Amino acid sequence: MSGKKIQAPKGVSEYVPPRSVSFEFVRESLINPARRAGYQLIELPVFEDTELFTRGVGESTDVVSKEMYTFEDRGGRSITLRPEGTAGVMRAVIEHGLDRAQLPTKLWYSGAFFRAERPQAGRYRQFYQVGIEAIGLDDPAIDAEVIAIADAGFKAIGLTKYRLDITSLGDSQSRAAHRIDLVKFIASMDLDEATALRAQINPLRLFDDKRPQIRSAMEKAPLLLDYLSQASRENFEQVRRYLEALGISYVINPRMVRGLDYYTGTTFEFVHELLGAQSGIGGGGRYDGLMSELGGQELSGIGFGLGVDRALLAAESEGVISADAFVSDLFIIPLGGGAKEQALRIASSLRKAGKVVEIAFGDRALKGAMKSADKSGARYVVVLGDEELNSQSVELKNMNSGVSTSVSIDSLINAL
RNA sequence: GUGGACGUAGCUCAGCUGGUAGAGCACCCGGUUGUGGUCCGGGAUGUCGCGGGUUCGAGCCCCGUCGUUCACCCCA
Repeated sequence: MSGKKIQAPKGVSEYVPPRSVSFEFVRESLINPARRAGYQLIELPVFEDTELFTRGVGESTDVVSKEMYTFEDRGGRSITLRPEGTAGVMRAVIEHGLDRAQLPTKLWYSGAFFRAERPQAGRYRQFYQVGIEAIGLDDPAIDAEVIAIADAGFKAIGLTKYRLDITSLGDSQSRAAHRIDLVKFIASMDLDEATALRAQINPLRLFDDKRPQIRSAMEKAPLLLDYLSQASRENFEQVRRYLEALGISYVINPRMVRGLDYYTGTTFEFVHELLGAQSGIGGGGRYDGLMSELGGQELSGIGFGLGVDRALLAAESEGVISADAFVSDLFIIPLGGGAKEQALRIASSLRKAGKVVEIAFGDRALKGAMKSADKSGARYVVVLGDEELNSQSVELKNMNSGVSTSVSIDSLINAL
């Protein structure tokens, strides 16, 4: 070997066996509820025109102002690795006219996202999300359904130690009225420069500050929830009633702050108890202005993004992931060249029937091959030698009990 | 971007007040002729993250760098 080892770029999450099995399980668990609710796959590029995010997500957000992977391509275009999913989905919906079909348009996606942050437990520069978007329908029932779909995903993984925070950001008039009072309130506080600047960009951020002085000072701050218009309040109450009807418990958190500018109305966040500083395992909400901001119709939508990496971490910390290694149905050990040919044939026909079959290649000693069969977690093992080739019948060994039964090669499929 | 901790075989780690490396697990071979999981015997493996410095001599000290990790910030 010559040359230095090349390592993965800083802060990326990657999954190798056996943990990749758990990762796949978590991701599928999060996707399935969406499929069952009639959401359809949308597969999008991981890079987009930079302007999509500056315009869609909002220039004042940290995500856009300092966490984007932006570069110029060979044609001099400014390209950005997607930091979140919703903006891209909206772009594609508009571009392909998906909003001209029967509404709501219901889509799910899954894939990698990128944020140039300092890595930390549960925070990576490349991470995975599963998300859905329901576009073009204003009905509190769909808000509740979207939340229920996310909740069903977490439950399917087996998570129990998490809570659901919800709030409503109301309509634009509600927010404007609240903002005036909140800014007034903050002006009376004694803030350091950095915090004052943050407050200036988005005064709501101070609700999220972790420092005790700020926390206690903010206790008396005016809450957006108290400024909701009649319509917004009724809408939010309706969402809550639906959630209760679904048996989904939640906590109203009027201090919840979301990082993306486009949220309006119902917003929510799933927070896990055992995760440490990066405890949000998923979140989302309604966005009214996003479509038109991106040049589409005046349609609102609601969606969520769930963190696959964090959900996996949560599952591991709860101990609900049975770290089941890969398990195959049958392990074939061929002895000799003729047996290999036959093993290949048997394996491929069993695989066609949906069985997971492995073959011990490489002319290892039988004992060694048996060991690898054992390690692979195979349920059954078959040794294929001259005797078996002549008689067309094999000893099917059950690796659990150690018992072997004689079966003809043709009827192997029935015996598995 | 800011701050703390850490970086020794594939993995988890030990290595005393500086004298050029070890354990467990895993892996490979064997314990006679075609059957694993236990047991026994044997074996391979590291430029001690990288670069520089101090020293007669550094895995142990100093500086830098890269990476990991935890927290802030932010968020999935």
